[in-house]
Amino acid sequence: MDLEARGHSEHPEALRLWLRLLTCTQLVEKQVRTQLREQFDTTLPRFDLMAQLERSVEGLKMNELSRRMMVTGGNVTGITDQLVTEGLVERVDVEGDRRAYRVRLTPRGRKLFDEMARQHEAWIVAAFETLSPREVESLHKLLGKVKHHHTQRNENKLETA
Amino acid sequence: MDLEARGHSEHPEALRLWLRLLTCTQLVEKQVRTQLREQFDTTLPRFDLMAQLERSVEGLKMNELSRRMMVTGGNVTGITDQLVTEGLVERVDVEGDRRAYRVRLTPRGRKLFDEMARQHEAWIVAAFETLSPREVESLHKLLGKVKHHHTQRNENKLETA
DNA sequence: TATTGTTATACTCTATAACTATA
DNA sequence: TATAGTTATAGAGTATAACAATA
Repeated sequence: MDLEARGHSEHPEALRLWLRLLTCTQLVEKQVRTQLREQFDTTLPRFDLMAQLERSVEGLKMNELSRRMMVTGGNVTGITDQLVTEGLVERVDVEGDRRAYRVRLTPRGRKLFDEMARQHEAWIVAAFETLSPREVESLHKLLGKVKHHHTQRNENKLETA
Repeated sequence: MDLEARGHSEHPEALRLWLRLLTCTQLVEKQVRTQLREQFDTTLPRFDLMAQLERSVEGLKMNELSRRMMVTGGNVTGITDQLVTEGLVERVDVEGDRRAYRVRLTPRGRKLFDEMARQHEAWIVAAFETLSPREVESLHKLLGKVKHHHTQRNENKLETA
C-alpha cells in the first residue's frame, strides 16, 4: 500500500502528488474491476466501451471508439466482437462509406448497461463520500487544469513534428 | 481522449470526478510507460520495484514488496527474477529465518535507478507544471483524504468479515 | 495513395491455486 | 499449522504490423 515510496529521495512536491494520484486511482480502479467481475462478469474495457455508446443513439465508429478509449484499433475490434456475440452491441452500416460502420447498444445491451451504471455510480460515490461537495468541485477543477495542460502539450508536440 | 463520456446520464459530481481522475492518471501513466520503454527499455512495475528498494539499504522481503506494490506474490517473484538476471537486484539471506530473504539493489542497479529516477522526475514535474505550488499542495491534500478513507473502509471490511 | 477496420502475434501484467521448505 | 516464497496456469490488456476493402 506504500506505492508512495516510489519517489526519488528528494521528493519534490510534483512527484509526491503523482504517486498519490496513482495510488488513489489504483485503489478505486481495483475495486471497480473486482466488482464488475463479481457482480456482472465483465471487465473495465467492456464497461467502458458500452459507456461510450450509452450517450449516442446512433452509435460510434470504430475509430471514434478507439480514440475515446485511448487504445489502438485492434483491441476495439476484439472487445466489440465479444459484445456482439453476447448480443449487447451491434454493428450498423454507415451510408456513404462502405468501409465503416457504427457500433451501438442493442436494447438488451442498453438495459444491462443501465443496471451496471447504477451500481458503478454507487461504488464511486462511496469512494469519494469523504469529500465535501466543495472539495469534490475543487479536485475536479484542479485535475481539469492538469488534463488541459497535457492535451495542449501534445498538440504542440504534433505541430512541431 | 474522451473517457469522461463514460459517466451515466445523471452525472453526479463524484462520477465526473472519478472519470477525470482516471483520465489524468492514464494520460500521465501512458507517457511514463512509453518513455521508460524508449529511454531505458524497462517497464513501470520493474521501475516500481526498484523504487521501493531505493530507500532501504538493507533491502525488502518479498511479502513487503508485494504489499507495497499492491500485487500478489507470484508476480513479485517474476519481476525480481528478471532484475536478478540483469544484475540490477540481488537476493540476500535473512538470518534467523531460512525461508525468507531480502531483495536489494546492486550497486549497478542503484546507479541505473538513480538515472531513471532523475528522468522520471522531470517527466512528472512537466506533467504538473501548470499548477501553482499551492494548487499542488491542495491536490495532494485532497487526494490524501480519499486514500485515507479508502484504507479505513477496507480495515472495517476486514474486521467485519 | 490514404483510410477503415480486421487479423495475427507477442508481450507484460495480473490473480489464483497448488506446491516446497521452513517456522 | 502457519508462513515465506515459488511455480504453473490462464486470462486481461495492450501495441505492432501486415492485410483487405473501399475511398
